[in-house]
Amino acid sequence: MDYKDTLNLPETSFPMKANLNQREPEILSKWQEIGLYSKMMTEGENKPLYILHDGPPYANGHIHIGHALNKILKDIILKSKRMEGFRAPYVPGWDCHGLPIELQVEKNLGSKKHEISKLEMRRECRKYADKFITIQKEEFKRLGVLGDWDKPYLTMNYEYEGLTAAELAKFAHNGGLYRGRKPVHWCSSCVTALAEAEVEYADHTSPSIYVRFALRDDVANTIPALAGKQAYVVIWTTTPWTIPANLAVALHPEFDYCALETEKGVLIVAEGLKDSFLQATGLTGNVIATFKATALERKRARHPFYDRDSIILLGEHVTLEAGTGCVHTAPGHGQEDYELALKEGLEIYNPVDNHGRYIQNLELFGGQFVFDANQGVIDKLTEVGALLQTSKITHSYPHCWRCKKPIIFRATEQWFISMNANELRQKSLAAIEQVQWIPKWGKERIFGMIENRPDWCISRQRSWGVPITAFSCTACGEYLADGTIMDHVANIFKEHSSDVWFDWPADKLLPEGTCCPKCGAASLEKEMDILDVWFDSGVSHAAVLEPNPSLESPADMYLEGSDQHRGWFHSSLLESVGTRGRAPYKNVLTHGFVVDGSGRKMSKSVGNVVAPEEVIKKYGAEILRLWVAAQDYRDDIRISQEILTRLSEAYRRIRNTCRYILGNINDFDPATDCVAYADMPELDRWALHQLELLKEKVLASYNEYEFHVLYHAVNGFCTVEMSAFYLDILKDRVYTSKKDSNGRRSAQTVMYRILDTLVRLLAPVLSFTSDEVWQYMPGPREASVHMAARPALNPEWKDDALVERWERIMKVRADVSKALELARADKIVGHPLDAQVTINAADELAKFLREYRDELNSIFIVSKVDLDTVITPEEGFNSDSIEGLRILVQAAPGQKCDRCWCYSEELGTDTEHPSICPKCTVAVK
RNA sequence: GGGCUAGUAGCUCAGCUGGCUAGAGCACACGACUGAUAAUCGUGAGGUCGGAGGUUCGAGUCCUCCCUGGCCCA
Repeated sequence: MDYKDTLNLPETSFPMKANLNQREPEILSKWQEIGLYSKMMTEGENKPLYILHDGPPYANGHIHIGHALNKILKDIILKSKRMEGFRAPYVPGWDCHGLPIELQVEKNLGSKKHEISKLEMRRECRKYADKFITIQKEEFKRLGVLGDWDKPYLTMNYEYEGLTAAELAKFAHNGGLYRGRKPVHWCSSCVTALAEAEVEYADHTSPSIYVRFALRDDVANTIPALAGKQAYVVIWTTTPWTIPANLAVALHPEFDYCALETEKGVLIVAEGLKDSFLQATGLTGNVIATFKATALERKRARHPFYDRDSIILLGEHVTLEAGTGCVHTAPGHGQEDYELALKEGLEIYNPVDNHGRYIQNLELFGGQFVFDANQGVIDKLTEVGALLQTSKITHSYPHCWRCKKPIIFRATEQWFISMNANELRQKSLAAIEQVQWIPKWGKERIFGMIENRPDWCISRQRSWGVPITAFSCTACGEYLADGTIMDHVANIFKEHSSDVWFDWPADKLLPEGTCCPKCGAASLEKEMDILDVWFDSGVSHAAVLEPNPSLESPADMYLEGSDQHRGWFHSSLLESVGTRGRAPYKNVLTHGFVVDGSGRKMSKSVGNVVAPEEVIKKYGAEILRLWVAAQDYRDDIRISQEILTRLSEAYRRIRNTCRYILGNINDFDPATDCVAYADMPELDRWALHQLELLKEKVLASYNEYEFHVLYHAVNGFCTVEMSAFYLDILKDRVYTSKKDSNGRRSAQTVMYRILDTLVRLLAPVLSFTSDEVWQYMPGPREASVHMAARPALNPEWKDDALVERWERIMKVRADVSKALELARADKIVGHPLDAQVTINAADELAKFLREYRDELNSIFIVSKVDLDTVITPEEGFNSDSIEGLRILVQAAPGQKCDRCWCYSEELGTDTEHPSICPKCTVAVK
C-alpha cells in the first residue's frame, strides 16, 4: 500500500516562482480597481495624521535609481505608519519651472526659439513639464508607491504659482526683500545669474599673468629703503579680462612683504612668495627692503593702462597659497573683492554687460567678449610694460551646470532675500535646533551652511518661472516691490496663472490708481526677472500642506538625499522661517547617493549606471524595494548585479517560507482550529517566543527608520529559526499526525500566526508579495494587507526560561549534526532518519536531556536517541564545544516505516498495516 | 582647498560606554535528501577589522597622520 496519500503533505496553489515582472502589474491594477489608496484615506479619517511631505523631483527626463530609492523609502515609511494607525496621506509633487526645462525646450525649438514670445515659450515649457510628469508618474507607480497620483501638486499649477507669488509678497511686507547690486555667478551664454547650486566646477585653461602696478605715492617715510625709487606692487591673476575693472590691490595685514631690486624694477611681493615669484617670472633680484603690509596701507598705485588709481588695501582673505600676496581687486567681479569694496567704500564697478561683453564705452576694449579680450589685455599690458610674465594654467573653474560653459563673476542688479532682515539667519539657526535630523550629523551640516551663506539671490533672468512681481517707474526708475500690490498680483495668478505677467499690460495687473510713490507718475512697468526655482519648491509647505484641509504643516517628515541640505531642506527652511518663524518640518531624514558596486558614483560616461527600469524588468520592483530596505541608506548605497542577485535569493527564501506555511495550513481554519498556548508543546511555544522577538525587532526598526535591520532580522528568522530548525522538526508532526490531532493543530496555529505576522511585518517593504500571500491566507481579513494593522504584540508568549532550556538542546543538536555528518561521510547513514544516536553527557546535562527523552528523536530528526548506553572515547564523536559530550551514530535498529520513514522495531503490530509503525497505525485508523 | 560622512569575510550587515580564539545571512566548496524539489537539510573553508604611528595591561572600538570613496561648497 502507498501511504503517501494518507500523509498531510503541504499543498498550495501559491506559486513558488514569483514571476514578479509579470505579476506586479496585475497586483497594481487590482489596487487600482479596489481604489486602495483612497479607501485607506477615507477609512483613516479619524486617525491621527502623519505627514510625510514629498520633495518634488524635477519634471525632466525619466526616473533614475536615486528617484526610485527616494520614493520607495518614503513609501515604506508611509505604509508602516498607516499600519501603525495613522492617516498618512501621500501627495506627490513635481518641480516644474526652471532653466533645465527652458533650455531643453529651446534646444527642441532650434532656430525657432528666437521667433517666439516669452508667453509662447512658457506654453512650450508647460507642455514639456507635463509630458515628463506623466512619464515619471507611471514609473513611480510601477514601484508600488501608493499615493494620490491623480492629484499631485505641481509648482506650475495656477494656484501654486499664485501662492508662490503670495509668499514672495510676505517678504516684501516684512522687509526681507531688497534689490541690490552684487557680484553673482553669471552665465553669459544663458544670460542669467546662477544660483550656487547651478554652478559646477571643472578644469579650465586660463592665462596666468603677473602684472606690476606702479606706486604713485611716496613711501619713503614708511619704507626708507625705497626713497627715490619707483616701486611696483605685483599682482597675479588668471582672469586678465578683469584688469579693466581693477580698483584696488589687497595685501594681508599680517604678512611680511619685501621689495626686490630686479631687471623689471623694484617689485613688491609677499616675503613668503618671493622665491616662487622669481622662479615663475625668471627674474633675479635682491631684497632691498622688508616691511609689513601696513606700510603700504591706502597708498595709491596707478592702473596699468587707465588714467586712474588703484588703491592698496588690507584684507584677511589674502593668502600665501599662490600668486604674490598682492591681490588684484575688482569689486564687480569677485565675492571677496566685493566685500572689501563695501567695507572700504569703493564703487562696485562692473563694465561687463549681460552677454559677457564689455560695455560699449569702455576704453580700449568696448564691445569685446571678456574671454576673447584676455589676449587684448595681455597685449596692452605688454605694450605699457606692466606685464612681467604670462603662461597658461589649468585649474578648477566654475561652469554653468546646464550649458557647461565657463561663467564669470559679475555685479548686477538682483533681488535678494536678506539673511539679516528680521534676523532670518539667527532664527533659522534656532529653528534647526528644534528639528530632529536623521542621521544626527545632518544638523551640523545644514547649520554650517545657513551660518555662512550670503543673502539669497532670488532673481533669474529667464522666462520659465514665477515672475518677481515688482514694478518700476518709467518716469523716475524707482522700483516698487510693495507687499499689498504683490498680493493683488498673486490673486490674479491663482486664477489665471503667472503667464499673465507676460501677457497683460502692467496697469491690468496693478490695483487701479497705482502710481509711483516717489514721483507720482502713473506709468509703471513690470520687472522681468523670475524667481529662483528653489523658492518655488521652498514654498511647498505653504502651497500644498497649509491650504489642504486634509494635510497640515509643519510636516512630520521631509525625506530626501543628503544633497538637499543645500537644496530643498535649505530653501524650505529659509522660506518658512522668513514667513512663519519656524521650520516647515519636525523630522528630516536624509539618505546617501546610489553608487556602483565598487562605491563609485554613477555616470553615463563611465557606463556604470543602473536604470530602475532594467532592474524591474530583470528582477521585479519588489527586489528594488528589498534593495532599498536591505541597505543602510545613511551612507552611500551600492547597487550591482551581485547585490541584486543576492537579494533575489533572499527574496526566494522569504517567499518559500511563506509558501511552505501556506501549504501546511491549507486545511486550517483559525476560527475553529486554534490550539491554546497552554496546550502547546514546548517547541511551539519556543517558536512563538522567537516570533515575539522578531516582532519587537522589526517594529523597532520601523520606528527608527532602520530598515536594513529589519531585512536581516526577517531573513535570519526565515532561514535559521524557521527553515533550518522549527519547520524542519515540524515536518514529521505535521505530515504524519492525524489531520485534527492536537499536535498538528498546535503546529498549524503557530505557523498561521507566524505567517500572519510575517506578512504584516513585510508589507511596507515587500508590498506586492505580502499582498499576494495575504490573498491565500485563511480567515476573514481586509481586502489588502496594506489596510491591515501592524501585528499585535503578545508579550505573554515570551518565556525566557523555556528558551534558555531550548538553547541547551540546540547546542547539543549542533553536535549531533556534526556527528551525523561524519557518519554520512563514512556511509553509515544517508538521511538522518536512518540513524540512531547515542548520547553521553556529563551528569547535569545528561539529567537535563532525560527530561526530553521522548522528544529528542524528533528534535534531532533521527529515528532513535539512546541516552543510556555508554560510549568509549574511541568509538564516539567527542564534542569540542561541550565538555564531556560524546555522540555515537549508528544505523537505526528495526525497519523503516513505509509511512513516516522512521525506523521502528515494532513494525506490523497491526495486521492490516504490516509495513508501518504503531504511531502511524494510530494516525491512519 | 574647506565642511559633513564613510571604509569589518566575495556581497549585505552585527559588533553598546575599549576586555575571552571578530559574529550572522547569502555566495563558495563538499556532502545528504528526493514527502518545501527551478526547493530543503548538514558540514566546511573565508577577515593583519583601509594603511601607518600612538595611548593602554589590553583597541575593530580612543588619539594623530595618511590612503580611497561619497555629498556639499570654494
